[in-house]
Amino acid sequence: MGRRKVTHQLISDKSTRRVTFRKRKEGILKKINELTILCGLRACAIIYSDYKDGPEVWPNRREVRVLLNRFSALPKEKQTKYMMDQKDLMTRMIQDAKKKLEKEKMHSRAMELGTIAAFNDLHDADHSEDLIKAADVVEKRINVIRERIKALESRVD
Amino acid sequence: MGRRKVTHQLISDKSTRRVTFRKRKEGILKKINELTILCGLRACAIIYSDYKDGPEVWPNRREVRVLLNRFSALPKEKQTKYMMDQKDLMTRMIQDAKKKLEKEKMHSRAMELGTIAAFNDLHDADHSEDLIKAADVVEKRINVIRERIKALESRVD
DNA sequence: GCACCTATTATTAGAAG
DNA sequence: TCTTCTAATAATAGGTG
Repeated sequence: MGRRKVTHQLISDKSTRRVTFRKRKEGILKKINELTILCGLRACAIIYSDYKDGPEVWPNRREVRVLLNRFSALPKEKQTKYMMDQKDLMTRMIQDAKKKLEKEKMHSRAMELGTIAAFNDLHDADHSEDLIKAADVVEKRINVIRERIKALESRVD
Repeated sequence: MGRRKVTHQLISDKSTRRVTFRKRKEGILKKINELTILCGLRACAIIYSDYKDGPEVWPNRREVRVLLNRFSALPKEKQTKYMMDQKDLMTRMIQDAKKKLEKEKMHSRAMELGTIAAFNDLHDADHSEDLIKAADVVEKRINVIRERIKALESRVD
């Protein structure tokens, strides 16, 4: 949401990465803060980075301790019951990407172009890493397809 | 960032609040996920709400446990050293609001209108609750001022 | 209550000082 | 490296089915 779209992988340039960290960390904390106010609930966040020699916690140590103690005190089943796993999130993001693709009526045309092979076999990718890679592939595919369709549409025949 | 600006206070309508919770929670988790990927670091989040009978954690129980254990194992000074306190965040947000106001050249005119009295004495508000209220006041003031200026400018004399 | 839509606001990537 | 600016993308409030 800046000057250009950002690909979801480690930012290679060190100083760019540091700047992005500071900006986005602030954005996230602001959003968590808003969530707690708008919805009247409790939340905390812990962020480890190489930029500090200790974790950054939000909103403050007391709140973090209270919520962590409550978490530790819960029976195991409840701790695992409402887990928003990274895998779930990635799966959902991939589904969203697929849906978007379909909505824009690119799916059938893209199929004709033979660019969608990578969509198959996603069910078998069970590890987060694979899903991240898959999501990246999906994003790249979408861009490729967008360009091809644009090219096709510019030909007036 | 939706159809209208949202005021930063508890959403009174229960079902609206629930919907907002779902939407924003998802947005925050997505952003935390991106931060970890873009910047190559570790993070976790714990959210308590009335909508579930246990906390929702991200990205998964194992990661939460690892980070919490690391946190607990740290000496106390390191735990408190890099705290992004809610007070800090609110203070910053208030400063931003002030700056924005100044940038739009509303400050001097607003002063003339006598609407900025609430800006004083913020230094003395030391508790988070007070700061939240103060921020809210700032926002409201800005809106009031906007409207008054608009009204002034529409008068062609 | 959820899934989808889109007008609108909010966040932020990159540039500049 | 931090702040400020702003073009551009991303999140989301309210609406509909």
